[in-house]
Amino acid sequence: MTGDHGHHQVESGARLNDSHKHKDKHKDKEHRHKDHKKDKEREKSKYTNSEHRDSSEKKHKDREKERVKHGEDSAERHKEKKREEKIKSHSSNGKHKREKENGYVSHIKTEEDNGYGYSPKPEKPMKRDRDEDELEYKPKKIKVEKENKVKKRKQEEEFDYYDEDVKPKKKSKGKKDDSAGGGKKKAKKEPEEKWKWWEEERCTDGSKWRFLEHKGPVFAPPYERLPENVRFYYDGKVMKLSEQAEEVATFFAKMLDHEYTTKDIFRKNFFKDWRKEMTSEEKSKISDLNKCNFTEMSEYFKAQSEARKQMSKEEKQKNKEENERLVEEYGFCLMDNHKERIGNFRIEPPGLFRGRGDHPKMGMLKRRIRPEDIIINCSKDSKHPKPPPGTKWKEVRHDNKVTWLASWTENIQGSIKYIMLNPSSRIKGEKDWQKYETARRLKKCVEKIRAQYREDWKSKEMRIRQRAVALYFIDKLALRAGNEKEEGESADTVGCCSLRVEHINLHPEMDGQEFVVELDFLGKDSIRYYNKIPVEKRVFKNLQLFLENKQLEDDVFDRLNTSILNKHLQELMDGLTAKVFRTYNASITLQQQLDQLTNPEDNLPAKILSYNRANRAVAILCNHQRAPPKTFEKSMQNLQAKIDAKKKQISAAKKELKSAKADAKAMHDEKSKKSVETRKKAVQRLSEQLMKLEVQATDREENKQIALGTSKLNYLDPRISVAWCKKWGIPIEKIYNKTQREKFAWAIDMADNDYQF
DNA sequence: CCCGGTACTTAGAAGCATGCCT
DNA sequence: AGGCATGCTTCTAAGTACCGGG
Repeated sequence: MTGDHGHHQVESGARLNDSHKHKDKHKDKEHRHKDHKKDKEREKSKYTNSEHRDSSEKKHKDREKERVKHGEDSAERHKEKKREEKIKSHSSNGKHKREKENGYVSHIKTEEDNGYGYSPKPEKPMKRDRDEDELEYKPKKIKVEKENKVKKRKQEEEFDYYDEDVKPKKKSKGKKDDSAGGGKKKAKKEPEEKWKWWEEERCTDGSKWRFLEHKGPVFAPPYERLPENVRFYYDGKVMKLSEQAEEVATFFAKMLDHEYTTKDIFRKNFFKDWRKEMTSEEKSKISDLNKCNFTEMSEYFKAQSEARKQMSKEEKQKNKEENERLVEEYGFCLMDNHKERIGNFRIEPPGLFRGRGDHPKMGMLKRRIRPEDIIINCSKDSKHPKPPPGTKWKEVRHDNKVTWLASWTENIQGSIKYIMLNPSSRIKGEKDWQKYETARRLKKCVEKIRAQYREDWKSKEMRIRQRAVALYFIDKLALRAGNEKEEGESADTVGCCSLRVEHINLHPEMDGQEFVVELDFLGKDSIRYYNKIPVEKRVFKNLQLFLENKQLEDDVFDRLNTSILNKHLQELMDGLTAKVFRTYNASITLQQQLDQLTNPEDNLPAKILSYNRANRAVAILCNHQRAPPKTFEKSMQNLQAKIDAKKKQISAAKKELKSAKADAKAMHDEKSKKSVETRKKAVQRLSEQLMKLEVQATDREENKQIALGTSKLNYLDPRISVAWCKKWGIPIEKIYNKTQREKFAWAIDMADNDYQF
């Protein structure tokens, strides 16, 4: 995005000439005008473009509308300015938190470009998983699990389920969680075997449950005032704050070490909201955040957390037990006869909003949620949760078409937050399973769909070409769909359908490759996506066409949005949406990479390295990044030191071996022969240890800024991993930790070693 | 269609516990 | 025994998708 000065200047010019309100309109008009010219030109060529013009007119009208709605021209101008700045500085000054220039991205993504990126292997006749067809998308039949039985049992258990049913609380977590060996003793550990919901019929009438009972959410503890000796200073003088103002001040004080608090927007938003909490006296006194001194508070909290760490074992144990009691009481619900773990039964405490990236609302006060804000969802015939004494719920409803137990509306974005079940629950697991089944159905028709969109690149209709090129990106690059977002409500991020001209650069030739598309934009969570992709000529030409006569801030796909795209996809395959491509491509990549990278001769650590590499290929495809751990360099050095030490040991051991051999040769006696053998073994053992360390170092280095967790948890069909483990005799614990094994229990139980995605 | 509203998945970072090393 | 690196858990923001009503 560097060096498009032409556009930039035009834009500035427009602003200068048109200093007030109508600036944008003006620009849009001009733009449309250009479009029109362009249309004429194009008519000469084989495209039909009237549609294009209409639609771009429409989109622009919408922008106008929005501007009118927002009223504030100044706000708009501010935004324009922001964009300009961004354009200027894009890629050149630390705008992006994390630049990722590791050759990885382009390497993996561009290798062997047959137009798809993933040379699909010739599929051998797929062995069908036994469940494959059981889980068709939206089956129409209504099946209900043994209903009467359910009802009966429910009545019986209604009031004592907390002590019975599945899941003991004991979970004495027998030291280091069974990590190594597969089979360990099961003393009285597993008396009630786990419920295998995946062996039961699914209810398909659209209801999510038949019975639901829970105790409601846990509220944030009330605010406790600071001790007298912890003071706040304004303009150098001690000032006693009212309880409300003090609470909000502590939120800020707790974040003082964070760079957030140095940001202008953060400070501005915070101060504005803080003032709302002040008494009128305070308000009149405290007018400048820069004169506020929170250091005593900050020190106090630091000391507190230090003290918490220093607590004695017994105290810690007490806290832990206290917490477990809370989990036991509020952390579970009863859903259709089964005790299920709740994911987040604690209400989010008040605090300062921390958005990600350049968030316009960072620093705003997230208000405290009270029972009066909470909507409870449960069965009519269940024991309803009680609100805390002296309070009321906002509402109690009985909607079994949804899965949540409680909800409230958050005050920053006005969005709804939910309390829902844990990933190990039936309701989440079924959905997850279904997601992978949909992706597997895509596998069966993906070639057809690819052929189709390639054909569509030639369409005479602009909207179809745009749709086809966008779909190509989504398929080949695993981009997200890119819903529209409301401007100014959140950080400026995009996905495929919302890509703007400023995010894309076309290079007819680059680094010896033809038709290179350079993508550079901030995606979800403001994570930068940067990639140079050689594409087919036709795609390239289409992109040139889409960009023609547009401004930097215009949409690349001005005739497309996610709903149009998904409607189209729905016609190609039942249940197909843009995000299915991500799941599909992630899972198929894992499977292919595992096939390719696993060397049967390898030992366990090497096989696991191969797994991690396969996982990494997926994470790179999906652009799952992380901030390099703060301790990364150091930990790398430590590891290197270990390796060096090991090498020394080995050379020493080798020397000993040599001299032992010499002895043996000279002496010819049994004892010296034995000594040679022991020494040989020692060398061997050390070499193995060295290899293990080296493998570890490689793995860690390659993982520096790649996050494997997200793909593992959300994109990779767990059955692929389970099958791989079974095939190579790898303990599943090496791949999935306890939480993950709980989430993927269904897959671990059902996948055989020959499972094919 | 568009738009606001809703439900649910996906995401990285912060916070925390554990276990290893010295 | 204490300090700290590590991996796991928790937290909650930020996406996708879809619906229903004008």
